[in-house]
Amino acid sequence: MSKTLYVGNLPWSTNDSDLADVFKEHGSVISSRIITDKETGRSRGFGFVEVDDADAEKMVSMMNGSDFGGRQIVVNEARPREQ
DNA sequence: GTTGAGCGTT
Repeated sequence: MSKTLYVGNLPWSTNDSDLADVFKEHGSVISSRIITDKETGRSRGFGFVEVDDADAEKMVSMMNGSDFGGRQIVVNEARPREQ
């Protein structure tokens, strides 16, 4: 199983690979995606990481507020896409 | 060549 994590307050230069690398150090990353602006293609400063269900809680508590690229990132369980 | 609260794409 997997859970999706919301990751905010990311540096503009962060890409999905950077995001995956950091989260891989604390659990099993299934996939990662940085949300980019449809028109400019630039990062919106946040993204999502799909991780193993068993590691999700740990990764949130460990990664939330941690330093990434000079910024303290925000990590929470993502909301359902239906909203 | 910019910005800084928020929750996405087949």
